[in-house]
Amino acid sequence: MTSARETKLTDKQFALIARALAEPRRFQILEQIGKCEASLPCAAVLEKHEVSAATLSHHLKELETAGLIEVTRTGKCMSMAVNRDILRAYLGRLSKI
Amino acid sequence: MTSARETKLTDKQFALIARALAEPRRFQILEQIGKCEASLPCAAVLEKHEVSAATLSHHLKELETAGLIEVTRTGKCMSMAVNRDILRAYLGRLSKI
DNA sequence: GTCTGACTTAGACGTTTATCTAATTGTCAT
DNA sequence: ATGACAATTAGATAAACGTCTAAGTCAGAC
Repeated sequence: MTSARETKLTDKQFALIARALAEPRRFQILEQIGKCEASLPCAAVLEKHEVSAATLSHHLKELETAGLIEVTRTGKCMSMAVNRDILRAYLGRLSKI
Repeated sequence: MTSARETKLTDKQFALIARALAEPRRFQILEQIGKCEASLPCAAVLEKHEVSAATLSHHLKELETAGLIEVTRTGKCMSMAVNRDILRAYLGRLSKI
């Protein structure tokens, strides 16, 4: 939708996002996904980070559960893109402090 | 200073802030401190959160280490205020994703 | 079908974290 | 100094977390 209306986060969602961002490696992964305009394939992330596929899978799931990325699967491969609505909502809540 | 110039965060500082915000109770404490225009005394925080003084002390130190709050001590008591420069810097970095 | 390649799940291991109680430090008032 | 109060530190404990290896699933190519 990318609606103009600001997405509203529950406390639970907010906590999930905060936790997801709190792990440096996970944050780097998110940054990398964000740098790619289109969707980024998983293998490209693996190349950049010295981490096992299992660990990467774990981090991606955390990011997805938090709503920070959206995952699309085409055949064997997956691609990710940052969900900027959610990120904006997180920033919005933080900036109210 | 509350300079107009945006405060720059190192990766380490950024990680500290992210971690500090990731704990729901700690975030609530920060919100409470932020709501008070002036500085908030410690006892006022204790009243609002069902947590031991030791735990509160621990959380406040985390927030202070992250730079999110500034602590002033007058006699027995301490007061805290949100450091909005740091918060702004954190938001700034996040919004670049 | 069988193989290969991309991801996931399960289980284990060590580290970090939030929390507590108890003891300590430090400051003010008497 | 003695007592009362505010906050910190120390030490313990249980839960959560990041990471790995090994095994599993599942889609496409042959």
